[in-house]
Amino acid sequence: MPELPDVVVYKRYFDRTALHKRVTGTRVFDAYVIKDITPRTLQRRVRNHSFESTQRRGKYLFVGLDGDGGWLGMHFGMTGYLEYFKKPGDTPEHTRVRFDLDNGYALTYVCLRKLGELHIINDLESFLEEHQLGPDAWKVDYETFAERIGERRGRIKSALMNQQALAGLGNIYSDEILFQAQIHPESNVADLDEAALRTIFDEMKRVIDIAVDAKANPDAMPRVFLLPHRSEGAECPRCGGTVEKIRLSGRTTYYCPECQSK
DNA sequence: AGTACCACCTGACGGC
DNA sequence: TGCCGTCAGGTGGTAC
Repeated sequence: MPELPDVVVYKRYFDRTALHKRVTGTRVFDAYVIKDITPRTLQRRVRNHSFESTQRRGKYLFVGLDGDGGWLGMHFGMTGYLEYFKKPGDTPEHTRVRFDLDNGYALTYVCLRKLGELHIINDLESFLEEHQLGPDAWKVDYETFAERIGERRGRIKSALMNQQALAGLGNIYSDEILFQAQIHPESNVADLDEAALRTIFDEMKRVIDIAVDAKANPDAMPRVFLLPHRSEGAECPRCGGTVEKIRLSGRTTYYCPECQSK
């Protein structure tokens, strides 16, 4: 699930649970998700540090460690999330890393498919540079958006999903934004006029606002959203027509051929 | 530069 | 019941 709105929800969850707690120890259940470091290094870098601050960029959550501790970077892949619970208690299934905290609670990084990653980051700026992460889709202003997206070649959905161009949008929210903007996902960016680009920008902001308010839960979203109707042959919530499924740059794409023109 | 395709990983689901 | 192919909202590398 983790696209931008989900990570906003995770950040808020983190902020009201583990933030300002001190880590007394870490336990790595599966080192696959920590990639560049060993469990030992993770322990050394995090233990006795407090989680001092958080910030988000696109689908990444960064947790500042106190002192000169640097950052703990979290990416959630397709199936990652956080869970905070009082110990002793059952560590959730598919927990990959657990942070034990000085208040008797623990924060776990859970990730079924292990496509997410945890990083220890010394310099956040260099990390962002390395990954060439674009500006955050929720915070970006129109001028920057028009520059980053409007001047690309290729198709609009691919552009929106490109994390270097703009950080935070994934498969389903790109579909949702284009559905709300009534623009065909295969449209060439070059063929979109200023008004269309502006509409996409406005809908992007509106969709993210609404998704965040709904805590990224599809069942809590407005009935006119495409999100709960992501299946072939489903009824379009706007015109009652039929939702179609196509493949676009390797991802399953849903749209309404009636509502969304090229 | 953009795109298609593959890989990574695990589990759920439908068809036989 | 069991096996198998397919699919899933992530990214990154390859070859064209």
